[in-house]
Amino acid sequence: MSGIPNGNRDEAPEGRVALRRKRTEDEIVAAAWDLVHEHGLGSLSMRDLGERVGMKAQSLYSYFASKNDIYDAMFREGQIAFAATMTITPDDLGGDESPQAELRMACHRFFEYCTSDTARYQLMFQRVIPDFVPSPQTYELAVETLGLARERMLAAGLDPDRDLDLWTAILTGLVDQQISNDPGGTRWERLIDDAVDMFFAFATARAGSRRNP
Amino acid sequence: MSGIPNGNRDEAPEGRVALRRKRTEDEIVAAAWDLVHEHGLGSLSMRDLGERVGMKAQSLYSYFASKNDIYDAMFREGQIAFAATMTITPDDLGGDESPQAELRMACHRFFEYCTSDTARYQLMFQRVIPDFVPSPQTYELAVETLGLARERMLAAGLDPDRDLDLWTAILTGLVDQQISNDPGGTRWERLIDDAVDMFFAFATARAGSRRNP
DNA sequence: GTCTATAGCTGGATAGAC
DNA sequence: GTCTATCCAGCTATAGAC
Repeated sequence: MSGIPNGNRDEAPEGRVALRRKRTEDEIVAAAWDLVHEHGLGSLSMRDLGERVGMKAQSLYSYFASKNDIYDAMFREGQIAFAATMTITPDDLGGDESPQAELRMACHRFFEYCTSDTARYQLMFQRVIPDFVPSPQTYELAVETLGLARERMLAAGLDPDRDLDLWTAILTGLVDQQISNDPGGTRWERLIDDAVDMFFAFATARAGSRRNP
Repeated sequence: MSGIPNGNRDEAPEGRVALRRKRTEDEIVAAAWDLVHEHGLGSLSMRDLGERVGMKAQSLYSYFASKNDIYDAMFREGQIAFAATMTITPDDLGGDESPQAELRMACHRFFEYCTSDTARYQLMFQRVIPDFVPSPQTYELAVETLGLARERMLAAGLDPDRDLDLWTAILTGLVDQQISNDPGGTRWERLIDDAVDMFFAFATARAGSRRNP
């Protein structure tokens, strides 16, 4: 179906070819990340990318049907890394497993994930590429990760339906200001713990007043 | 110096020519706003712009030396509107002139300013245009407007050096989430009052504990 | 000041030989 | 699967006639 030439040998020739193909695809995507880190997300071009992996730009179309498909592969990688980043185990917390400590760690993790790679941040959360829409499968993964935040909030005794949006606003606000107004610095990073305390105090007070009106 | 042809009449010929020129410049900038609203900030082109005002793209260079100069004029207009938006008089507050009420109004104003025109928001706060740097004069105006927020915070009995960055993070976080995840909706707009209460409670508690440690 | 003509550059993508 | 050759489209900006 994909037009890959297939030999006549029995020893899983398709497997070998597919493996080789997969390696090249990964190499292309890795090179794409390099380029967007160097020149910005929007400046990625097929010509540059081809040159970086040692082929002509036109040859890339043997691996990806379009430039957007490359963005999609990058988006997918970013989504997987994001899920891994936001998965917090009891081990990670080292002793203090209070809901507040977990929220704090989640906030630090999110902040680090976003600010450590602003090109990735733009691709995944800011929709900077016109006409790029992530494929349904990758989107599904994103929804799954948001579910982690919901569970965490429930475990903290808070009401996700009421507080989750406020929480995400605080997270993205810290990240956004850091990237826009103090790139490479720590001016907003230093406020993370304060922000978590602020949010937690407000949300628990609200949950408490609902229980004892 | 600018090569404008100058007649020999005494009745302020330069004034009339300059006025006409200014009108055309304003018309061009207004058309630029229209196009940006229709097709997005990054999609503004000199061709489209020329067509919209009824001239060839090349003729625009008689009025603006470059495309960036047009962006700069737009940025300047946005900055002036922003200053006007964020200036709150006692009249605006209608009765409740408490610091908290003023913060709340400031937040609503900021939110409305940003979400009502996302192209303008991108131009002014997100630096989406590569190689565009606003001219020093317009930047000066921006600093001035931030001063308003400082004063407001002082008047509220809070410490700007400590709380202003947290405040701006909350504002931009609400805006960012609204634009990215519920464009045209009110999902985060509805959280403004909660967010202000949250911030105010936290900041005043901190100010209080410093006074009575 | 406005036009035509054009330079000069970037980009994505396809056709077909090998 | 990779190449050459090519198409087609978009863009900013300049030169020079009128």
